[in-house]
Amino acid sequence: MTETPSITDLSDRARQLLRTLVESYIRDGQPVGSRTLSRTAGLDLSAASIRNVMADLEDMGLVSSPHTSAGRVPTPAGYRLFVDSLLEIKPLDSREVELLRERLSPDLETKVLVESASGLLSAVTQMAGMVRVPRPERAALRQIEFMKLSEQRVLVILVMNKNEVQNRILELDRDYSAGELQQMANYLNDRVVGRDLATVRQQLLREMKAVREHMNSLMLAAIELGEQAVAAGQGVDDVVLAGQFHLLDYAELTSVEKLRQLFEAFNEKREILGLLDQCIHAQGVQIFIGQESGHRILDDCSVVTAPYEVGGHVVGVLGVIGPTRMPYNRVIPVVDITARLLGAALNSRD
Amino acid sequence: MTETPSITDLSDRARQLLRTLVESYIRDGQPVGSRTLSRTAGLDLSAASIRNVMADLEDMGLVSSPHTSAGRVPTPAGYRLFVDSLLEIKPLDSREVELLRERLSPDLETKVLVESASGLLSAVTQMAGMVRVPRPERAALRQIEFMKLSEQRVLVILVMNKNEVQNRILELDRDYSAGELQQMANYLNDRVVGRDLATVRQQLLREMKAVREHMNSLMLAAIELGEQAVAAGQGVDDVVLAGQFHLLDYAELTSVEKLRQLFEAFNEKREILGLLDQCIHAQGVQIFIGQESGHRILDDCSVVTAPYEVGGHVVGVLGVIGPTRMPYNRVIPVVDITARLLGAALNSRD
DNA sequence: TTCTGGCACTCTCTTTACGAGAGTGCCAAT
DNA sequence: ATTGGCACTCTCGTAAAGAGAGTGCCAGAA
Repeated sequence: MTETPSITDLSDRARQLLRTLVESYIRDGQPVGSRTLSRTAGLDLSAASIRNVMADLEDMGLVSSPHTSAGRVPTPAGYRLFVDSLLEIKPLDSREVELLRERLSPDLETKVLVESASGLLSAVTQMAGMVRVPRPERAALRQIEFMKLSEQRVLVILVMNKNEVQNRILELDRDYSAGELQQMANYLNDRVVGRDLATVRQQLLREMKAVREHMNSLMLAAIELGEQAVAAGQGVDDVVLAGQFHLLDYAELTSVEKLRQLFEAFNEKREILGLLDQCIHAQGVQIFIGQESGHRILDDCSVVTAPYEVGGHVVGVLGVIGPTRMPYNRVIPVVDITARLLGAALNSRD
Repeated sequence: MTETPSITDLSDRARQLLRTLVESYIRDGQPVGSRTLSRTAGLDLSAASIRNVMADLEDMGLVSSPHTSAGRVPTPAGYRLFVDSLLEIKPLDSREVELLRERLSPDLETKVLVESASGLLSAVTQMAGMVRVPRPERAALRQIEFMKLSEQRVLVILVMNKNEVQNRILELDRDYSAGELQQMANYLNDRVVGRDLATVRQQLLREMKAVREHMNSLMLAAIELGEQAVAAGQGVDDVVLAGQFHLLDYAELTSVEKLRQLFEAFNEKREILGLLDQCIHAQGVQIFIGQESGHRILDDCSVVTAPYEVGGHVVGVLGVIGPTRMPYNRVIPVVDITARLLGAALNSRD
């Protein structure tokens, strides 16, 4: 009963059988017996020989029987080994890639783009899709404007790129005239445009401290205002989900209580957000099988995620949630490509 | 077997029994037998007498037996009669009302307000809440500004009321300078501010036709631009749902296929939108029992809705979806109050 | 006339039993 | 090392039987 068996612990035969078993179970959802394996594994072995190997695999904790006389089912460790070492990823049909690319056009607004991505993940995989919305800090600021709403209330308009506008309302401590606001905007536009929000904020904070005495009061106010503008509204901590209902289709998730908790988690989004955030620093596709995600609610689920990048920086994560018994060889490339396409779409606009 | 029995067709005794039966069934979800009714209805009748009455009610199509030897269950017609004539609505605890009022503060943005309302409906009733977002046409326009994004691309900023800002991006046929845009905004602000979007649009269309020759070209352009600005983005055809997962708790919705369809409908939102739109012209709380909504998906559900008003005009609808066997006496006042409070919150801001 | 107790009947639900089917583990033979 | 054979175990579907709940109807009481 090795704790974490490695692929090198397995004979070729055992590998082949494990692979066939997992594939078969993923396809049919039925425990796989020695007889079936003897027919389908392409090894020309009798059922009896296969039973010997299966006993070994069971000792290693890679498969288990639901009961004495059912076939074998992969354990989480079995899935893990399968995914890490045995899985043959089937590249996506180029028609499918094209379809995804079409639906993730750079012309779309960020919000629409993110919703598209989530919907596509769900539709293509028939499971639940999720997209962590991109961190706006990375988007380059193109223009900043102030608009007076009433005494001491100012609307800030941040134009981030071709299709992206953010509004924030600030309550000020004193009244500024429209002209003053215009001057302040001009001043800020001169020095912050083209940088991302995080950088802008740092720069403004620096300037505020460093050269406080050299400036006239309006310029100082401008910097303070600008700082407030980019500081506020960081709360875009959100995740866009789609197609949760697909999970109703999977028999292993039939326990009403489990399902309820799962849907409740989708609704709260907090748990999902935590899950995605913990993937944001990983590179490439990441896979959590069963409990690996550390979230009890997802015990019978697997999660496949991939971060997406804009300008070489990771700005978000996307992925799917489905039953542990999911077609990894298809889901993985879908998640991978979707992350690339979403990144590309967000990137290729001014 | 009268087709649509009226309350006048029933003896006092029958009414009392029907009421008790429906209440009992709503509470326990179990078919109600004559013995139980004899004990609980407070009529001091033997089970046998009650059986006679039940036979009559069954003939009238108000109750039915799942099988020969179960108790009786209300039919949709039975629920209808109950809701229309027998239901005693329990006014909400003033503490509860206060809680709702707190969470629906006029200070909140429209979006937050609507999400709160939906969440509250769901949380308080333990069913699915829904809110048709308010028609923006009714909100008074306070200010309109144009901002040049690039050649021939202009950002329109519509300030609707204290906490409400809308952005729209327009693609123009020719280039305008920032100065021109400012002039146009000034011109429009002078003549449209304080009216709602629908009125503004009509007014602009009228002016455009009527006085085309009397204006200089910039003013004409301003009107055209304004018209485009208020015309675009009508697509706020949306509904905010919450707490769908609560429906997993109801045994009568256990059929996975039904449930799946229901969740799919929630996801698509189209069906729900249609349902809400058909209630928008009704006054006060409206109740659809089972198939009455005309949407097959909701066969085993009831829907309770109420429109909400701003400035004396209905601007949206909200409600809940739950099993037909729902506690109407509680749900109805909750929906009613929530509609009033949401309307009040939207109304009482400048 | 209205109500009630009694009784036969019906239907569901649970338990039990049992055989078919599928799969295992082990062993002896190849 | 591999295989066929065999006894064993477990699930699943079906059938049978009994308990429980409730009905419908009738004859007698109020």
